[in-house]
Formats: sequence, structure tokens, C-alpha cells
Amino acid sequence: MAIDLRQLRYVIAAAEHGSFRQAAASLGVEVSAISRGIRDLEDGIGASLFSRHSGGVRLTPAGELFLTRARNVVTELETAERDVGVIGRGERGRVRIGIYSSLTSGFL
Amino acid sequence: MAIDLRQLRYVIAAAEHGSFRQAAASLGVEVSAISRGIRDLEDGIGASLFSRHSGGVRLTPAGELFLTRARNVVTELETAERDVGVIGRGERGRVRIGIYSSLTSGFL
DNA sequence: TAAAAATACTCCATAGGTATTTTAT
DNA sequence: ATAAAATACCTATGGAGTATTTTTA
Repeated sequence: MAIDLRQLRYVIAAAEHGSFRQAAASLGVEVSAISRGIRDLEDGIGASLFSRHSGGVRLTPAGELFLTRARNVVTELETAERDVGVIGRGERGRVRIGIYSSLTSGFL
Repeated sequence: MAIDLRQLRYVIAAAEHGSFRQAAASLGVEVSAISRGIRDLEDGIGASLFSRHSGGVRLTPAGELFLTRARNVVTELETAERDVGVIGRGERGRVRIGIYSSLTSGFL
């Protein structure tokens, strides 16, 4: 099995909007992508995350638990992205060594 | 930009093994996959995560920071997977409603 | 010069779109 | 009957392998 960040974003959007349709619109994809992405995820982990109704979807208990975790993952990832981008910017290429030392003393 | 779990796993493996070659072997992929995956990630976040040597690779300061975050992400994700699998198993299909209620009282 | 990593090229798996069917109220 | 989600089918993007070149100590 392989959970995908894309799938986490689908779950988060679907939970926030209460429907696959609105989630799809908010992410700029089609409903079918959300539907399949979440179904594959559910199959992979062996649990339903949403109950489906004619008016949209609602999180199951398992889904609520998963949503919390999913948000943590995405948040952590965005933090990693930002932190490292700030610290590491400019340290590529020929001047690596010199810049490393300045980074080490300056930031860390 | 879109960081990928695959890339996080590459970074973790490369950091643990100190070489793309060994990381590739441990993950059952080719070195070129690791090399490109990590390069793309570095380009995306705008920072070098590894310094390259003839004997392998070593984490940069930015890389060490990122590694910590990457491990958090992967750990959190595996926890989510396991938790939800346990809680949600069996609640699919026709008998959803009945089982939900038992889950709600039993587990949550 | 010897080891590892990066690149060029190609192939294939799969994520996503379109169209249609199924489900739930 | 109507709104939403699921499925079937097809296409295109990009991840990964093979072969080769470049880089580092």
C-alpha cells in the first residue's frame, strides 16, 4: 500500500466542503478524481473515511481520526518546505563550502 | 511545487546509508531514480539537502533539518494508516450504520 | 583513476479527464 | 426526479530503468 499526499489533500478538502463535488472544484480537478483517489485510499487502509449521501459526504469516526492525522502530515510537510527553503537558499553550486560555514554560524 | 512521499523516503534512506547507491539498493530502485528524485526535491524547495562526494553523500545543515521533518511526516502517516485501519475495518458496505454506532461507543 | 552521482533517452504505469451509470433522498 | 458519487474508458504526464557521461577525492 502507498498513501499519497494527493489523497490526503483530497480527504482534507472533501471533509472541509462536505462534498466531493465542491472539493473537486476547490482543487481544480474533476469529481471522479476525488472519488477514485479516496476510494483507493479507503481500500488501502481497509476503512471507510466518508459516508456517502445524496447531499454530499460526511466523515465516519475513522475518517475524523484520519483527518486529524492528515492535517498533521500536510502541516509538517509545509513547515519542512518553508524552513529548509529559508535556511538552504543560495547554498548550491561552486560556493557551497564557504556558504555552509556562514549558514552554520548564522542560522543554526 | 509538490513534495512527494517517495522523495521523503529517498531522503531518509540516503541519509541513513550515506550514499545514493546504498539507498537505491535498500529501496530496490536504481541510483538514477534517487538522484533525480532528490534533485527535483532540492530544486523545488530551493536548497541542497546533500553534499556530494566521491565516497557518497552527506547531509547539509538544511538537509539535517529536513530529515527530521521528513521522519515526522512518514511516522505520522504510518500512525494514521494503522490507527484508522484498526478502527475502521469492517465498517464498509451495507451494514455501515449499525457498525458505526458500535464503533462510536466502543472506540471513541 | 576509481568510485559515486548526474544526465539522456526510452518505456510504461497511473492519475486525471470525458461520458455514462448507479445510488440516495 | 434530482443531485451527487461511482465506474468505464482513454490519454498524457512523469517516474523509473538502461546506458553513458560527468564529478569528486
